[in-house]
Amino acid sequence: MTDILIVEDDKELAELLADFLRDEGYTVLSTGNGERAIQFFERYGARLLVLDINLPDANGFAVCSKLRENADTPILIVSSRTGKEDKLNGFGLGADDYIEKPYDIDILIAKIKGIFKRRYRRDTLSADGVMLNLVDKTAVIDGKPVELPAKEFDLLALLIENQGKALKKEYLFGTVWGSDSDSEMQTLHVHINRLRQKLGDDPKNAKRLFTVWGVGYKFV
Amino acid sequence: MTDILIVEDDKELAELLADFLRDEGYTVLSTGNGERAIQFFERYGARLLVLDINLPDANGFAVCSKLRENADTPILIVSSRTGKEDKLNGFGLGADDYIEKPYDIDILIAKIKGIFKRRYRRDTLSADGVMLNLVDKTAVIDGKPVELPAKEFDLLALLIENQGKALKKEYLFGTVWGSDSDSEMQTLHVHINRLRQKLGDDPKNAKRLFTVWGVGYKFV
DNA sequence: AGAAATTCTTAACAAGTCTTTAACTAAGTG
DNA sequence: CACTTAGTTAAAGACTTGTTAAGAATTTCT
Repeated sequence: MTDILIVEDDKELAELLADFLRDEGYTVLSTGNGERAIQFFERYGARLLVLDINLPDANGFAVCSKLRENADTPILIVSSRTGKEDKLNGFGLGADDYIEKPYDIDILIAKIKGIFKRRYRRDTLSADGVMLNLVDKTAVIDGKPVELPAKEFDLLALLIENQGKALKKEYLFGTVWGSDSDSEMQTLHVHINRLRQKLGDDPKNAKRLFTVWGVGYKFV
Repeated sequence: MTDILIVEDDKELAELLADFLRDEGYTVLSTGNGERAIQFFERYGARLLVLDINLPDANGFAVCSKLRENADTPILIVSSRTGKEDKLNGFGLGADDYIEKPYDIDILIAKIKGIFKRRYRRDTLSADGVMLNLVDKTAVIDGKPVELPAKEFDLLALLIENQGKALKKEYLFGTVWGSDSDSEMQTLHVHINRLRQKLGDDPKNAKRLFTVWGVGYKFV
């Protein structure tokens, strides 16, 4: 499914916005035609719409209303019509926001990112066969669900979050345990050891959780 | 739980907005103090926040950030600081909107109504054989009507509302009971225990109400 | 208002899980 | 080869969660 569908008359503006959004990693499609937008949406769907009100072939409000019949996809109305009535109309039809033209593209992108984050939350970290769901605190390793105790989960999450980067033992311990007493480095070793067992990883011949001698550990 | 919590320095403005919102049928509380807002929220919860940035005792951004730690309650930032940096900061912290002062109260209310409609339009919660009617507070479990006392009902409703998400014990207790004293965690355990009996769930082999060790509970 | 029933809280204990300690072994470094 | 750093294992013990029961508190009913 496409992430974002831009329905915008002004081709230049549409492409500019599309480029910015693609830079953020979204898949984007755009059309300047209301009828086609509805057709496209009904056939392929989209996760969010940026909808201009002044379209050549149709009124944006009608498009908004039509889309809302079946889906509660977030809709951001973008318009040069800045009257209060128009705004109230937009919100009444279920638009998530009504943005006046001209708009600041950074702010529009921040809003879109926020909506995606709240709505399609992907609070999950994954790397090389390991997948951590930070929301329900479950882990899947090589396709199998694995029980990870809190400290082990946090430790692995921290390593995967910074994957490829060697993390100092002091940093790991400080972040996960909230302290940095030297004597307690044993504890870290023990936890690393248990993680490796669950990852099926061998320190001499590591596949994922590497020892960085004199520094700490890294996950690749 | 209160519908809307207004965190606003300007008492007159806060009361005006509160009155309008009450006319729409919402329950509203307001405070001009950031610290108290956090306390209140953690204790009693709220379904939506209207948050001013310029507070006498704290920075609104900090309040926003703090609130976002545990809950994804919608937050509307309202501010006379109209700089782009401030806006981006606000969205970055997870605000749902950033509204410039002075604002049109009708539009603000339209936005709030939209959020409530999209977010809390349900008057019934259901999941995996469990159905809660939030209006008349009745429950049906696996096709059979079950009597649930108030606290048990609220607790289950909160869990199902966030189904799939591991909720911290403190959050559960704070939201349902309105306090977070540590000693009272027993109470939560007892209620969970009773819920499980009614759900026919066994903690060692849970089907629906899971223990998330070191965190709390989750409903799947 | 008083009695009865229900619900909530507290406490005490049991059971379970995770964390840490410690003692030992192995491996890298100069 | 001494020295430091890392890995392994097992067991103690700290902490978290589960269970039960009894007494408060609240609500409902008469």
